[in-house]
Amino acid sequence: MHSLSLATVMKRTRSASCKSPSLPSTPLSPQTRHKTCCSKPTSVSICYRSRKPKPILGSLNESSKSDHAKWVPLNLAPQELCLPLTFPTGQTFRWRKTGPSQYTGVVGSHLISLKHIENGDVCYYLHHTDSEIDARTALLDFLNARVSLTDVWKEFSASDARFAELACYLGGARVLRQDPLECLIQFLCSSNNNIQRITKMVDYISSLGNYLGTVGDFKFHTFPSVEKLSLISEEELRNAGFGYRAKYITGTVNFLRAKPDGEEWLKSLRMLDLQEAIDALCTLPGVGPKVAACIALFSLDQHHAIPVDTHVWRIATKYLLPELAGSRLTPKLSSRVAEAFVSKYGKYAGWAQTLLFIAELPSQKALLPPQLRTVEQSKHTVEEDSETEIGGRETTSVFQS
DNA sequence: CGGTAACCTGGGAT
DNA sequence: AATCCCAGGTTAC
Repeated sequence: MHSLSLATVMKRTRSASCKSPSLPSTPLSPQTRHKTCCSKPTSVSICYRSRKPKPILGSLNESSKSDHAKWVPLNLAPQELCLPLTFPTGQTFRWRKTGPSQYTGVVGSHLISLKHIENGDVCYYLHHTDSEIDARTALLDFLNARVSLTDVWKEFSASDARFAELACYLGGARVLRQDPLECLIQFLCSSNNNIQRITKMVDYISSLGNYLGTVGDFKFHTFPSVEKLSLISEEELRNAGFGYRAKYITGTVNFLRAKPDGEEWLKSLRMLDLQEAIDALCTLPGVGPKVAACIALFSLDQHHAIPVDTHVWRIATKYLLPELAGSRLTPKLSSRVAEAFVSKYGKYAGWAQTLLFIAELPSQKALLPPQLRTVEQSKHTVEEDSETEIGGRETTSVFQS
Protein backbone atom coordinates (compact mmCIF):
# COMPACT_ATOMS: atom_id res chain seq x y z
CA MET A 1 0.00 0.00 0.00
CA HIS A 2 2.56 2.51 1.06
CA SER A 3 4.95 0.99 -1.32
CA LEU A 4 6.09 4.23 -2.77
CA SER A 5 5.74 6.65 0.07
CA LEU A 6 9.04 8.37 0.03
CA ALA A 7 9.20 9.13 3.69
CA THR A 8 11.00 5.97 4.56
CA VAL A 9 14.52 6.40 3.39
CA MET A 10 14.66 10.12 3.27
CA LYS A 11 16.65 12.09 5.68
CA ARG A 12 14.04 14.75 5.76
CA THR A 13 12.97 14.97 9.36
CA ARG A 14 9.43 15.81 8.68
CA SER A 15 7.74 12.94 6.97
CA ALA A 16 4.91 15.21 6.14
CA SER A 17 2.46 14.77 3.34
CA CYS A 18 4.64 12.56 1.27
CA LYS A 19 1.83 10.26 0.42
CA SER A 20 1.23 12.16 -2.75
CA PRO A 21 -2.28 13.07 -1.81
CA SER A 22 -3.50 13.95 -5.20
CA LEU A 23 -2.06 11.54 -7.64
CA PRO A 24 -4.95 11.18 -9.99
CA SER A 25 -5.62 7.50 -9.76
CA THR A 26 -9.29 8.29 -9.90
CA PRO A 27 -10.99 9.19 -13.12
CA LEU A 28 -12.41 12.33 -11.65
CA SER A 29 -10.14 15.06 -12.76
CA PRO A 30 -12.30 17.40 -14.73
CA GLN A 31 -9.65 20.04 -15.07
CA THR A 32 -7.27 17.95 -17.06
CA ARG A 33 -9.23 18.67 -20.17
CA HIS A 34 -8.14 21.56 -22.23
CA LYS A 35 -9.98 22.00 -25.46
CA THR A 36 -7.33 24.15 -26.94
CA CYS A 37 -4.01 24.95 -25.48
CA CYS A 38 -5.07 28.38 -24.54
CA SER A 39 -8.16 28.16 -22.48
CA LYS A 40 -9.27 31.08 -20.48
CA PRO A 41 -7.84 31.36 -17.00
CA THR A 42 -11.02 31.96 -15.13
CA SER A 43 -10.19 30.91 -11.64
CA VAL A 44 -6.91 31.64 -10.03
CA SER A 45 -6.91 29.04 -7.35
CA ILE A 46 -5.01 25.85 -7.41
CA CYS A 47 -7.15 22.89 -8.22
CA TYR A 48 -7.93 21.10 -5.04
CA ARG A 49 -9.50 17.75 -5.24
CA SER A 50 -10.91 17.79 -1.78
CA ARG A 51 -11.55 21.00 0.01
CA LYS A 52 -9.27 21.21 2.89
CA PRO A 53 -9.55 24.34 4.93
CA LYS A 54 -5.83 24.67 5.06
CA PRO A 55 -4.55 27.19 2.52
CA ILE A 56 -1.64 25.39 0.99
CA LEU A 57 1.03 27.88 0.29
CA GLY A 58 4.15 26.03 1.18
CA SER A 59 7.07 28.01 2.36
CA LEU A 60 6.87 30.65 -0.31
CA ASN A 61 3.71 32.63 -0.54
CA GLU A 62 3.59 33.10 -4.22
CA SER A 63 -0.06 33.95 -4.30
CA SER A 64 0.10 37.35 -2.79
CA LYS A 65 -1.65 40.22 -4.48
CA SER A 66 1.19 41.67 -6.49
CA ASP A 67 1.72 38.22 -7.78
CA HIS A 68 1.59 38.61 -11.50
CA ALA A 69 4.24 41.26 -11.34
CA LYS A 70 6.67 38.39 -11.18
CA TRP A 71 5.36 36.57 -14.17
CA VAL A 72 7.78 37.15 -17.01
CA PRO A 73 6.92 36.71 -20.68
CA LEU A 74 8.94 34.11 -22.48
CA ASN A 75 8.28 35.47 -25.95
CA LEU A 76 7.03 32.14 -27.12
CA ALA A 77 3.81 32.05 -29.06
CA PRO A 78 1.25 29.32 -28.43
CA GLN A 79 2.09 27.62 -31.71
CA GLU A 80 5.66 27.30 -30.47
CA LEU A 81 4.83 25.94 -27.04
CA CYS A 82 1.69 24.38 -25.68
CA LEU A 83 2.27 23.37 -22.08
CA PRO A 84 -0.43 20.69 -21.73
CA LEU A 85 0.86 19.01 -24.88
CA THR A 86 4.48 19.18 -23.82
CA PHE A 87 4.69 18.40 -20.11
CA PRO A 88 2.17 15.70 -19.23
CA THR A 89 2.71 13.62 -22.35
CA GLY A 90 5.50 11.32 -21.32
CA GLN A 91 8.82 13.00 -22.04
CA THR A 92 9.30 14.05 -18.44
CA PHE A 93 7.70 12.81 -15.26
CA ARG A 94 8.92 15.57 -12.97
CA TRP A 95 6.58 18.44 -13.81
CA ARG A 96 3.27 18.93 -12.06
CA LYS A 97 0.09 20.69 -12.99
CA THR A 98 -0.23 23.44 -10.42
CA GLY A 99 -3.02 25.50 -11.90
CA PRO A 100 -5.20 26.00 -14.94
CA SER A 101 -2.80 25.75 -17.88
CA GLN A 102 0.06 26.01 -15.43
CA TYR A 103 2.92 23.56 -14.82
CA THR A 104 5.72 23.64 -12.27
CA GLY A 105 9.07 21.91 -12.31
CA VAL A 106 12.80 22.16 -11.81
CA VAL A 107 15.42 23.15 -14.35
CA GLY A 108 18.89 22.78 -12.92
CA SER A 109 18.58 24.42 -9.54
CA HIS A 110 15.74 26.72 -10.57
CA LEU A 111 12.18 26.08 -9.46
CA ILE A 112 9.93 27.43 -12.17
CA SER A 113 6.25 27.67 -13.04
CA LEU A 114 5.06 28.12 -16.59
CA LYS A 115 1.62 29.17 -17.70
CA HIS A 116 -0.34 30.41 -20.65
CA ILE A 117 -1.81 33.86 -20.40
CA GLU A 118 -4.93 35.13 -22.16
CA ASN A 119 -3.50 35.32 -25.65
CA GLY A 120 -1.83 31.93 -25.29
CA ASP A 121 1.70 33.21 -24.83
CA VAL A 122 3.79 31.59 -22.15
CA CYS A 123 5.06 33.30 -19.01
CA TYR A 124 7.29 31.94 -16.30
CA TYR A 125 7.57 32.53 -12.59
CA LEU A 126 10.74 31.90 -10.60
CA HIS A 127 9.92 30.43 -7.21
CA HIS A 128 13.50 29.76 -6.32
CA THR A 129 16.72 30.72 -8.06
CA ASP A 130 20.10 32.26 -7.38
CA SER A 131 20.19 34.11 -10.65
CA GLU A 132 17.26 35.26 -12.69
CA ILE A 133 19.41 35.59 -15.77
CA ASP A 134 20.76 32.09 -15.46
CA ALA A 135 17.29 30.77 -14.83
CA ARG A 136 15.93 32.29 -18.01
CA THR A 137 18.85 31.00 -20.03
CA ALA A 138 18.49 27.54 -18.57
CA LEU A 139 14.76 27.57 -19.19
CA LEU A 140 15.10 28.55 -22.84
CA ASP A 141 17.70 25.86 -23.26
CA PHE A 142 15.45 23.30 -21.58
CA LEU A 143 12.62 24.27 -23.91
CA ASN A 144 14.83 23.84 -26.96
CA ALA A 145 13.85 27.39 -27.84
CA ARG A 146 16.42 27.65 -30.57
CA VAL A 147 14.36 25.23 -32.63
CA SER A 148 11.43 26.80 -34.38
CA LEU A 149 8.57 24.37 -34.13
CA THR A 150 6.68 26.28 -36.76
CA ASP A 151 9.45 25.85 -39.29
CA VAL A 152 9.99 22.21 -38.53
CA TRP A 153 6.31 21.38 -38.70
CA LYS A 154 5.96 23.22 -41.97
CA GLU A 155 8.26 20.70 -43.56
CA PHE A 156 6.50 17.74 -41.99
CA SER A 157 3.18 19.03 -43.19
CA ALA A 158 4.48 19.44 -46.71
CA SER A 159 5.38 15.78 -46.91
CA ASP A 160 2.51 14.35 -44.89
CA ALA A 161 -1.09 15.47 -45.18
CA ARG A 162 -2.16 13.58 -42.09
CA PHE A 163 0.51 15.30 -40.05
CA ALA A 164 -0.67 18.65 -41.36
CA GLU A 165 -4.17 17.96 -40.17
CA LEU A 166 -3.13 16.71 -36.75
CA ALA A 167 -0.91 19.73 -36.37
CA CYS A 168 -3.95 22.00 -36.58
CA TYR A 169 -5.31 20.50 -33.40
CA LEU A 170 -2.15 19.76 -31.47
CA GLY A 171 -0.02 22.82 -32.05
CA GLY A 172 2.85 23.59 -29.73
CA ALA A 173 3.87 20.05 -28.82
CA ARG A 174 7.59 20.51 -28.33
CA VAL A 175 10.48 18.20 -27.61
CA LEU A 176 12.34 19.21 -24.46
CA ARG A 177 16.08 19.28 -23.93
CA GLN A 178 16.43 17.64 -20.56
CA ASP A 179 19.43 16.91 -18.42
CA PRO A 180 20.83 13.55 -19.60
CA LEU A 181 21.18 11.97 -16.16
CA GLU A 182 17.69 12.99 -15.17
CA CYS A 183 16.34 11.70 -18.44
CA LEU A 184 18.21 8.43 -18.17
CA ILE A 185 16.96 7.61 -14.70
CA GLN A 186 13.40 8.55 -15.57
CA PHE A 187 13.28 6.26 -18.57
CA LEU A 188 14.91 3.43 -16.68
CA CYS A 189 11.73 3.52 -14.65
CA SER A 190 9.53 3.57 -17.70
CA SER A 191 9.96 0.07 -19.05
CA ASN A 192 6.74 -1.89 -19.25
CA ASN A 193 5.16 0.59 -16.90
CA ASN A 194 2.46 3.21 -16.80
CA ILE A 195 2.77 6.95 -16.44
CA GLN A 196 1.20 7.11 -13.03
CA ARG A 197 3.57 4.65 -11.45
CA ILE A 198 6.57 6.02 -13.32
CA THR A 199 5.76 9.40 -11.84
CA LYS A 200 5.67 8.03 -8.32
CA MET A 201 8.95 6.22 -8.79
CA VAL A 202 10.67 9.27 -10.22
CA ASP A 203 9.29 11.31 -7.37
CA TYR A 204 10.75 8.87 -4.89
CA ILE A 205 14.20 9.20 -6.40
CA SER A 206 13.94 12.95 -6.79
CA SER A 207 13.38 13.40 -3.08
CA LEU A 208 17.07 12.64 -2.61
CA GLY A 209 17.94 15.92 -4.29
CA ASN A 210 18.08 19.34 -2.70
CA TYR A 211 14.74 20.64 -1.60
CA LEU A 212 13.81 23.80 -3.48
CA GLY A 213 10.28 24.60 -2.41
CA THR A 214 6.65 23.63 -2.47
CA VAL A 215 4.06 24.72 -4.99
CA GLY A 216 0.51 23.61 -4.61
CA ASP A 217 0.66 20.24 -2.93
CA PHE A 218 3.95 19.31 -4.47
CA LYS A 219 7.48 19.42 -3.15
CA PHE A 220 10.27 20.04 -5.63
CA HIS A 221 13.91 18.99 -5.56
CA THR A 222 16.91 19.27 -7.81
CA PHE A 223 17.60 15.97 -9.47
CA PRO A 224 20.11 14.03 -7.36
CA SER A 225 23.69 13.68 -8.56
CA VAL A 226 25.27 10.34 -9.32
CA GLU A 227 26.89 10.43 -5.91
CA LYS A 228 23.56 11.02 -4.21
CA LEU A 229 21.93 8.32 -6.27
CA SER A 230 24.54 5.83 -5.16
CA LEU A 231 23.20 6.12 -1.63
CA ILE A 232 20.09 4.16 -2.56
CA SER A 233 20.42 0.40 -2.46
CA GLU A 234 18.68 -2.03 -4.71
CA GLU A 235 16.83 -3.40 -1.75
CA GLU A 236 15.48 -0.02 -0.79
CA LEU A 237 14.24 0.47 -4.31
CA ARG A 238 12.61 -2.92 -4.35
CA ASN A 239 10.92 -2.23 -1.08
CA ALA A 240 9.73 1.03 -2.51
CA GLY A 241 7.99 -0.82 -5.32
CA PHE A 242 10.42 -0.46 -8.20
CA GLY A 243 10.22 -4.14 -9.01
CA TYR A 244 12.86 -5.49 -11.37
CA ARG A 245 13.83 -1.95 -12.34
CA ALA A 246 15.60 -1.57 -9.01
CA LYS A 247 18.65 -3.39 -10.29
CA TYR A 248 18.62 -1.33 -13.46
CA ILE A 249 18.95 1.84 -11.45
CA THR A 250 21.68 0.69 -9.12
CA GLY A 251 23.51 -1.02 -11.95
CA THR A 252 23.46 2.08 -14.10
CA VAL A 253 24.44 4.33 -11.22
CA ASN A 254 27.39 2.09 -10.43
CA PHE A 255 28.38 2.14 -14.06
CA LEU A 256 28.37 5.92 -14.08
CA ARG A 257 30.19 6.11 -10.81
CA ALA A 258 32.98 3.98 -12.21
CA LYS A 259 33.70 6.72 -14.72
CA PRO A 260 35.76 9.74 -13.74
CA ASP A 261 32.70 11.90 -14.22
CA GLY A 262 29.57 9.99 -15.11
CA GLU A 263 27.42 13.02 -15.67
CA GLU A 264 29.97 14.54 -17.99
CA TRP A 265 30.29 11.26 -19.84
CA LEU A 266 26.55 11.26 -20.46
CA LYS A 267 26.62 14.82 -21.72
CA SER A 268 29.47 14.01 -24.04
CA LEU A 269 27.14 11.71 -25.94
CA ARG A 270 25.67 14.86 -27.43
CA MET A 271 28.77 15.06 -29.61
CA LEU A 272 28.30 11.63 -31.11
CA ASP A 273 26.26 10.43 -34.02
CA LEU A 274 22.90 8.95 -33.18
CA GLN A 275 23.92 5.34 -33.62
CA GLU A 276 27.04 5.79 -31.51
CA ALA A 277 25.05 7.43 -28.76
CA ILE A 278 22.46 4.65 -28.84
CA ASP A 279 25.15 1.98 -28.73
CA ALA A 280 26.83 3.65 -25.78
CA LEU A 281 23.57 3.97 -23.88
CA CYS A 282 22.65 0.37 -24.56
CA THR A 283 25.70 -0.77 -22.61
CA LEU A 284 23.99 0.45 -19.45
CA PRO A 285 21.90 -2.11 -17.60
CA GLY A 286 18.21 -1.63 -18.22
CA VAL A 287 18.74 0.46 -21.33
CA GLY A 288 17.56 -1.12 -24.55
CA PRO A 289 16.80 0.43 -27.93
CA LYS A 290 13.58 2.10 -26.90
CA VAL A 291 14.86 3.71 -23.72
CA ALA A 292 18.08 4.71 -25.46
CA ALA A 293 16.12 6.45 -28.19
CA CYS A 294 14.09 8.33 -25.60
CA ILE A 295 17.22 9.55 -23.86
CA ALA A 296 18.81 10.47 -27.16
CA LEU A 297 15.79 12.43 -28.34
CA PHE A 298 14.78 14.08 -25.09
CA SER A 299 18.21 15.00 -23.76
CA LEU A 300 21.03 14.42 -26.23
CA ASP A 301 20.12 16.64 -29.19
CA GLN A 302 19.47 13.61 -31.35
CA HIS A 303 16.46 15.09 -33.05
CA HIS A 304 16.01 12.19 -35.39
CA ALA A 305 15.99 9.48 -32.74
CA ILE A 306 12.76 7.47 -32.91
CA PRO A 307 11.62 5.65 -29.79
CA VAL A 308 9.67 2.78 -31.24
CA ASP A 309 7.05 1.50 -28.85
CA THR A 310 3.70 -0.13 -29.29
CA HIS A 311 2.02 3.15 -30.19
CA VAL A 312 4.59 4.08 -32.79
CA TRP A 313 4.51 0.57 -34.11
CA ARG A 314 0.78 0.88 -34.60
CA ILE A 315 1.19 4.20 -36.34
CA ALA A 316 3.92 2.86 -38.57
CA THR A 317 2.07 -0.26 -39.63
CA LYS A 318 -0.98 1.79 -40.41
CA TYR A 319 0.47 4.73 -42.29
CA LEU A 320 4.09 4.09 -43.08
CA LEU A 321 4.80 0.42 -43.56
CA PRO A 322 1.46 -1.28 -44.09
CA GLU A 323 3.19 -4.37 -45.41
CA LEU A 324 4.36 -5.06 -41.87
CA ALA A 325 0.89 -5.04 -40.35
CA GLY A 326 0.30 -8.15 -38.33
CA SER A 327 3.91 -8.83 -37.41
CA ARG A 328 5.26 -8.62 -33.93
CA LEU A 329 7.56 -5.82 -32.94
CA THR A 330 11.13 -7.13 -32.96
CA PRO A 331 14.34 -5.11 -32.58
CA LYS A 332 15.03 -5.47 -36.26
CA LEU A 333 11.62 -4.25 -37.32
CA SER A 334 11.96 -1.53 -34.79
CA SER A 335 14.98 -0.11 -36.56
CA ARG A 336 13.20 -0.44 -39.84
CA VAL A 337 10.44 1.72 -38.44
CA ALA A 338 12.96 4.25 -37.24
CA GLU A 339 14.52 4.39 -40.69
CA ALA A 340 11.14 4.85 -42.30
CA PHE A 341 10.40 7.79 -40.02
CA VAL A 342 13.71 9.43 -40.75
CA SER A 343 13.40 9.03 -44.48
CA LYS A 344 9.92 10.51 -44.40
CA TYR A 345 10.44 13.37 -41.95
CA GLY A 346 14.15 14.09 -42.07
CA LYS A 347 16.54 15.29 -39.41
CA TYR A 348 13.82 16.27 -36.98
CA ALA A 349 11.93 13.03 -37.39
CA GLY A 350 11.84 12.56 -33.64
CA TRP A 351 9.82 15.72 -33.33
CA ALA A 352 7.32 14.39 -35.83
CA GLN A 353 7.13 11.13 -33.97
CA THR A 354 6.36 13.04 -30.80
CA LEU A 355 3.28 14.65 -32.28
CA LEU A 356 2.05 11.42 -33.81
CA PHE A 357 2.57 9.70 -30.49
CA ILE A 358 0.62 12.33 -28.62
CA ALA A 359 -2.22 12.01 -31.07
CA GLU A 360 -2.43 8.36 -30.02
CA LEU A 361 -2.71 9.06 -26.32
CA PRO A 362 -6.17 8.41 -24.96
CA SER A 363 -5.89 11.55 -22.89
CA GLN A 364 -5.33 13.69 -25.99
CA LYS A 365 -7.60 12.01 -28.47
CA ALA A 366 -10.48 14.08 -27.22
CA LEU A 367 -8.81 17.07 -28.82
CA LEU A 368 -9.20 15.55 -32.22
CA PRO A 369 -12.22 15.35 -34.46
CA PRO A 370 -13.46 11.79 -34.74
CA GLN A 371 -12.19 11.15 -38.23
CA LEU A 372 -8.65 11.85 -37.12
CA ARG A 373 -8.67 9.42 -34.27
CA THR A 374 -6.93 6.28 -35.25
CA VAL A 375 -8.67 3.15 -34.24
CA GLU A 376 -7.92 1.46 -30.99
CA GLN A 377 -5.82 -1.42 -29.87
CA SER A 378 -5.42 -4.79 -31.40
CA LYS A 379 -8.19 -6.37 -29.38
CA HIS A 380 -11.17 -6.05 -31.61
CA THR A 381 -9.92 -5.95 -35.13
CA VAL A 382 -13.50 -5.23 -35.93
CA GLU A 383 -13.89 -1.52 -36.07
CA GLU A 384 -17.29 -0.52 -34.94
CA ASP A 385 -16.73 3.13 -35.59
CA SER A 386 -20.16 3.49 -37.08
CA GLU A 387 -21.43 3.63 -33.57
CA THR A 388 -19.17 6.13 -31.95
CA GLU A 389 -20.85 9.28 -33.13
CA ILE A 390 -23.89 8.96 -30.99
CA GLY A 391 -24.25 12.43 -29.69
CA GLY A 392 -23.81 13.93 -33.09
CA ARG A 393 -22.01 16.63 -31.27
CA GLU A 394 -18.38 16.78 -30.56
CA THR A 395 -17.32 14.00 -28.23
CA THR A 396 -16.22 15.53 -25.04
CA SER A 397 -16.91 12.26 -23.40
CA VAL A 398 -14.92 11.02 -20.49
CA PHE A 399 -11.63 9.52 -21.47
CA GLN A 400 -9.49 10.42 -18.52
CA SER A 401 -6.18 8.84 -17.85
C1' DC B 1 20.71 -14.11 -35.44
C1' DG B 2 15.40 -14.51 -34.49
C1' DG B 3 11.88 -15.90 -31.38
C1' DT B 4 10.04 -16.48 -26.38
C1' DA B 5 9.44 -16.48 -21.62
C1' DA B 6 10.32 -14.18 -17.21
C1' DC B 7 10.46 -9.96 -14.86
C1' DC B 8 7.59 -6.33 -10.51
C1' DT B 9 3.43 -3.80 -9.82
C1' DG B 10 -1.17 -1.79 -9.84
C1' DG B 11 -5.38 -0.56 -12.11
C1' DG B 12 -9.12 -1.65 -14.94
C1' DA B 13 -11.69 -5.07 -17.64
C1' DT B 14 -13.70 -9.65 -18.06
C1' DA C 1 -13.78 -12.83 -6.34
C1' DA C 2 -10.36 -14.67 -9.52
C1' DT C 3 -8.00 -13.92 -13.50
C1' DC C 4 -6.38 -11.61 -17.43
C1' DC C 5 -4.43 -7.85 -19.76
C1' DC C 6 -1.84 -3.84 -20.29
C1' DA C 7 1.32 -0.10 -19.25
C1' DG C 8 5.93 4.24 -24.25
C1' DG C 9 10.67 -2.79 -22.49
C1' DT C 10 14.90 -5.37 -21.30
C1' DT C 11 17.23 -9.49 -20.47
C1' DA C 12 18.39 -14.27 -20.50
C1' DC C 13 17.74 -18.61 -22.70
